[in-house]
Amino acid sequence: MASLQAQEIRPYHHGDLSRALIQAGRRILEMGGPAALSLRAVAREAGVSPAAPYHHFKDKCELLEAIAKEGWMELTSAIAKARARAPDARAALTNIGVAYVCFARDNPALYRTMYDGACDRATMPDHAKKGDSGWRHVREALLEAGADPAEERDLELATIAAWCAAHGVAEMAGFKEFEPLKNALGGEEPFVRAVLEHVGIFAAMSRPKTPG
Amino acid sequence: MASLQAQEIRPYHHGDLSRALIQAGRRILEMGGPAALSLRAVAREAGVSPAAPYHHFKDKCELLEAIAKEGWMELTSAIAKARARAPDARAALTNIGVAYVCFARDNPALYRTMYDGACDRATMPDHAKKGDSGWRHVREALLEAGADPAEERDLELATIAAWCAAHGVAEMAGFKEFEPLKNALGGEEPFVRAVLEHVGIFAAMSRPKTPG
DNA sequence: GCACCTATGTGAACGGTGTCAAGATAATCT
DNA sequence: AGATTATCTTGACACCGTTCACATAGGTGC
Repeated sequence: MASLQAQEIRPYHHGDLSRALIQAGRRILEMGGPAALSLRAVAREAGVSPAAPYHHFKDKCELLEAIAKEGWMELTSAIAKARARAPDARAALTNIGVAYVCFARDNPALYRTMYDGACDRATMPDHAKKGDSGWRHVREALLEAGADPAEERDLELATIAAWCAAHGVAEMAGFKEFEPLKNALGGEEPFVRAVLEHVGIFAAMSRPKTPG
Repeated sequence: MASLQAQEIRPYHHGDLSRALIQAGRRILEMGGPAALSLRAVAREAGVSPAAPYHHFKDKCELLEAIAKEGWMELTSAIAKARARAPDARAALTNIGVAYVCFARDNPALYRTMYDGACDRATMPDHAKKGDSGWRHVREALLEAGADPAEERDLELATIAAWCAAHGVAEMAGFKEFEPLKNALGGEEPFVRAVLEHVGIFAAMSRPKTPG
């Protein structure tokens, strides 16, 4: 019944428990999904009593947010890398979308945790909009692909649209119904790419302006 | 501390407890969100002991699925109505999208419950694909809007894309960051319509075929 | 070195949860 | 009517989030 780590005799004070708790939480998330992520389980996994986390996080919710924050930062860096690797501006947007969906596929429980927090507060996390953020990468990719910088409203609408589409695909791409099509297209990534390109904003950037 | 209903002296046997439990569950969902939806709370709300639900649902999960099923049926009928009301085939698709997002906005907790179940099983619910389903409505709307019936693969990709986009918008349209834009566009529904139209598949049905 | 303060850990406890087994009660079938 | 079956209740179990009082360790001023 030993915990998976931290079995070396730990000193009474841990040293960096908040960090250890976040890592333990992510480990549990990967192994057992969001349902397995109880505060007590995290404490157990970190080799610490159930009350210890309360000296570092006021809430279970606050720990979840710390875990989610890590996820957002990693998602941002995946987006940045995908954009940097693109051969041209038009490809960048699709690359970002594919990277986004792949991140969600590779870290499903983490991704759910990230968005659950966002939905509960009805807010994008800070890291998605400010500074070096995924949001900004999408916006800039749209501009480089030919969006009119003078039409701020259209640009914001397009950014929202792209983000929403990627999120939708991210949450649904794993559904079993799509397996035949996935196989027909030669795997998961081509499938995701094809869906994203059908969504439109990723492929049809240069269509005539929307009326309005 | 009285329960909200069922205070008339109920006979020992309820009569139609499973139905009452589903209704109680929906009431709790509306008032307190998904977090408030415990099996015991549902039993309390229905005026029944905590173990009673187990004679009708093997699990908490099974009750949630029953609640979600109701949600899917109502969503389907909202989609059907929206499609029927559209002046022409092209408008039908956008109308469906708007109806979808509005349903999610008006029943946020129910919508979350519906999709949580789907995500856990990595499957669309039966009612979304078979028979008179939202899925089929989208597919038919795409065909009527000019999709090539011979290109089955493209049609399925487009259906997936439209559904994913609507889902993404549904989950994010309530975010606070978008309020300024919402106001600028004259309210929630115009905002949703604009985002959906920017997503592309809803407006750019007639663009040239995708390569591949 | 020593007393003290603060940060960080432990243990036990509270009410809440999902679930189950055993028993009570009512409807139904013969 | 008696027996069977479906339904509901009571009571228990382990787990959960959270809080409290207390124990321990690291650091600071003397």
